[in-house]
Amino acid sequence: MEKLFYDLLDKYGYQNWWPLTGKFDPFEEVCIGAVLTQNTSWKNVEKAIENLIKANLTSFERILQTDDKTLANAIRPSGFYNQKAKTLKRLAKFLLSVEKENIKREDLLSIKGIGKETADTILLYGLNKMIFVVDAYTKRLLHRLGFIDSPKIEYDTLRILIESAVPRDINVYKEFHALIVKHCKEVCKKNPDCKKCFLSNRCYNYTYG
DNA sequence: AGCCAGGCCAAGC
DNA sequence: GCTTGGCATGGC
Repeated sequence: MEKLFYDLLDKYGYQNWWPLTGKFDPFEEVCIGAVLTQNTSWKNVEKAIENLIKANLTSFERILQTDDKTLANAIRPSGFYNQKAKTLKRLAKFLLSVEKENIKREDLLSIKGIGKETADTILLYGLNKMIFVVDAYTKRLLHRLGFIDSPKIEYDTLRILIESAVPRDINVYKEFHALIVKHCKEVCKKNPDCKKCFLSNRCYNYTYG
């Protein structure tokens, strides 16, 4: 697992996540992006974020001042916009009510619309907590490479497995997740481009042609 | 023109 | 407990 991280790093270089526009407070932008990207391509999230900027909705405070319909309309390109608008408001309300150093994973998970991946994204990229972010890409890649038996592995089981298998370094956690996303978006897609994959010689999933 | 995307929740077995 | 359906747009 550690070797996989270094191989991906050699191949793609540092990703320097989380992607930010600079038009928001960095912590708030991580939180907003984390919600908007739920089961949604980052391209669509970028459109939604541009709309938020145009609509002057670039802070939790402004988001809370805005009615659900206006907010939902702005984030429309990210899909599931009615749910996400409500989730953003619930999240913004909570986060404005606590000090950052007191934010706990269980608090985030108690917010409707915030699940494990979104909570962990906020903790890792927003708050520099030592928590690895598992996503569908992670399960797919590690399954294909034979690190796990099934892509249906339980979220926290895989998270803990990875956390204990790579160096306990915040930047390793951040980069490893970002590199997995990079590799899976470009190569290890649902229909994988095994021909152009530098890992195919050690991949259980390798499909010829 | 389908299929897919950096999930999550509630309901059904 | 595990599976399924709903939520929705836009890119490739």
